[in-house]
Amino acid sequence: MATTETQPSCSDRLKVLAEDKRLQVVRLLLEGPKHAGELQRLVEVEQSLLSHHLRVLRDAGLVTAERDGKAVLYRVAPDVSIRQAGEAINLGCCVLAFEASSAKTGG
Amino acid sequence: MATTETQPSCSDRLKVLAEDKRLQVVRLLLEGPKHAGELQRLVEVEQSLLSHHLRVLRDAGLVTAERDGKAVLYRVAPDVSIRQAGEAINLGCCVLAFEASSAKTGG
DNA sequence: TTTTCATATCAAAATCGGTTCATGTCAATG
DNA sequence: CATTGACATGAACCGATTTTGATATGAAAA
Repeated sequence: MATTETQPSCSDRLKVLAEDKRLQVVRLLLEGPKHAGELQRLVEVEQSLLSHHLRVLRDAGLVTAERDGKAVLYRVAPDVSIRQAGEAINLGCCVLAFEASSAKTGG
Repeated sequence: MATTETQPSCSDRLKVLAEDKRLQVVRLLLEGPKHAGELQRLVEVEQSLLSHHLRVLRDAGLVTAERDGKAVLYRVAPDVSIRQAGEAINLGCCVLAFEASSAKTGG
């Protein structure tokens, strides 16, 4: 990961969401902004691990973080959230659409 | 990977396409059925490696294989290909839609 | 300004996934 | 039936990701 990075391919972008916890986080954030702690409770994951995943999501430009007192508020990045039938995520190279259902811990 | 496998999660399904060669293959097959050899030329990849990737795609139910003489013809599985604006892939848990563009070696 | 809460970062360990190379299978051909 | 062509399979290798545990940072509270 050097300073001068080549633009990520479509498969690279998909990799970011091709991870259980990260996908859950993004789908939860599609419902609305949430604090890291809230995400931690909703997705059942260790604090440190969640933080790592959030970093990956931030680096990918999928979510943004904002200080809120001693907490941090996360939200889906502006251009990523799409209004379609149900939820949809715009990866730039492609769009993935979910049916209007829960973002629950996917089995 | 035992005989009694739990159903793959949405992130598991996304993992299958979150790989450059595999995504290329599927997008090429969306254009129409192709022999393994043809895929091998189009996607630039070693024979063995392509075969491994094709196996992953088959196991995921994304493509089907059919003997054609000494060759093997691959096609996108029936319910996976979706007619939307542009190409679209139905993963069951979600749909990913591409704009009507090339399936070329994605950069 | 020390302490505590909420989160991020770092380094090491564990796990996973793609790649390679050697070999096996199946169909057509001689 | 030995040979060749087209693919598939298996094992080992290796790098990348995930996970963990310890520690650092930044903001509020005491």
